[in-house]
Amino acid sequence: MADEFVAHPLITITNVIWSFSRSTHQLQILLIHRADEPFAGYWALPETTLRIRESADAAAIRLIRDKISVHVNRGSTEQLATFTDPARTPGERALALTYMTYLPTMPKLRPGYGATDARWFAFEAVAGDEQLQNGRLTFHVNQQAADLAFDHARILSVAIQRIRNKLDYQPTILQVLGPTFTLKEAREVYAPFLHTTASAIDNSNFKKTHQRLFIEVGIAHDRSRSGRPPKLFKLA
Amino acid sequence: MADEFVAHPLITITNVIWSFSRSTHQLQILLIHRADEPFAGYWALPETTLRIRESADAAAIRLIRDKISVHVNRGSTEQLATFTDPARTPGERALALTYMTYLPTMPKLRPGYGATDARWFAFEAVAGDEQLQNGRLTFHVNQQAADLAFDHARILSVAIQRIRNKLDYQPTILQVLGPTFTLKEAREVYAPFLHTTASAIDNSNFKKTHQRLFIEVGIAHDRSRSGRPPKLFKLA
DNA sequence: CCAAATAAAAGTCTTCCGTACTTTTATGCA
DNA sequence: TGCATAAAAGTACGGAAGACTTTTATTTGG
Repeated sequence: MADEFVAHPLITITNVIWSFSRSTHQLQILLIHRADEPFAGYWALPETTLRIRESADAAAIRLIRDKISVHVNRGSTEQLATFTDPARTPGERALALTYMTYLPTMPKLRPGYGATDARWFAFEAVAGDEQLQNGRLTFHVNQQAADLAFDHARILSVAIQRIRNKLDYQPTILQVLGPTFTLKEAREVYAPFLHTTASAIDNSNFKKTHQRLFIEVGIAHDRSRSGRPPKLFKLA
Repeated sequence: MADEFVAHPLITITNVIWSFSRSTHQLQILLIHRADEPFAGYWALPETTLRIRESADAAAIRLIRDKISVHVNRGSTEQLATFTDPARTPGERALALTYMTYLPTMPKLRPGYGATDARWFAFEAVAGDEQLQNGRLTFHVNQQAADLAFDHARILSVAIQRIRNKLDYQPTILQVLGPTFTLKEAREVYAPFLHTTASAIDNSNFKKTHQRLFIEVGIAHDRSRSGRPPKLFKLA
């Protein structure tokens, strides 16, 4: 095979970064408003470029450190899939090695290199995932419908499916809740993937079906709300 | 970021190719005996190199066409994972984009370019998967213990886990049985992943728990063995 | 200080599913 | 014809999932 036919493409690391707002009780996704071509002015998943002598996992972690100044450990990042369509980028060919990251906090964002804006979007607001199925997602920014850059709507769709599939045996998405969480909070994370609301999921049954995945670690004392204080759990 | 730090690695397409022997009733894996360095003389998963203007999926299919002269459709090939450790190859850096392919027949093999031998190995003989867990697999060729090239033991381990996870909701591995199959044959495919034998899986219960995945298409008439003729199923 | 409101845990009951086991059916072969 | 074989079909039990009810622990307000 002649060497000139061999691809040596650019390797893009694309990270679907999840978080959770304890004020709005909603799952969040991080999107970047692109400054540069291609897709300047579009919202996109945060990306970086793989460096020599760097594993893709390390690059995904570096991406988070550079863009939002948060250091995450390896357990919070997992590989999603690799997208290789030669037509997925307009200019130089680039493979997208995609990852998912679960942040236990929701840090303030400052747009980094190559971005005019960086924002947390409520997952439920972004994703009517019937739209995501066909790879095109229109979501709303300031009442304006918008598309995602590149094939990022498709990537997001794969991400959502992956999380949904793992909900019943490896709910890594719950890492967005930090080291401990209540069952209510867990249901708030589960709900959008099940096309329902947290209050529509029976707490008692939820505990019975999922407690093998959790370890009880105490009771939440600090809350100034009425009602019986909830128990705290961590991931098993 | 200075351009000289950006990786433009070689893209290796590695394919875990599964098949099924209707004479020995055993699941099979295709391995290549490498002719060239690195890892000359080692057994390895079949590989090729991604070409320009070619998707990785297409490359995985081309690999099968070139190495064993079998044309497979897209549905029989699925992405597994991407391996990016800079130390996974001794010379030039290469990312491994791995795929799985399920062949409905078990074609005769002729070693192709870069191979001194190509063989089907019975999966049960190859994989004591406790060994696979740690990424090192020693299997036996003519009573000789052998290692796999590169990180291929690790790749095989991930492949096995993936198949096992999907056994109860998307048993794509059953494609090795061709368009139609009996429940006995399905159990023969399932058995090694469940650390048991086909006869130890109760046929009646297997049908009840898995029939939502199958569609009944008729009865096998042509067999010259005693006993009630089995029904034929296809994947739903 | 006590009752109402609230929120979550804990418990109940029914249905359904997985599993071990048994029976029936359909074939080949002596 | 009947015996062996192999698979389908059926039975019965235990336990999990889900709808619903009761209890417990807290805040709020009179």
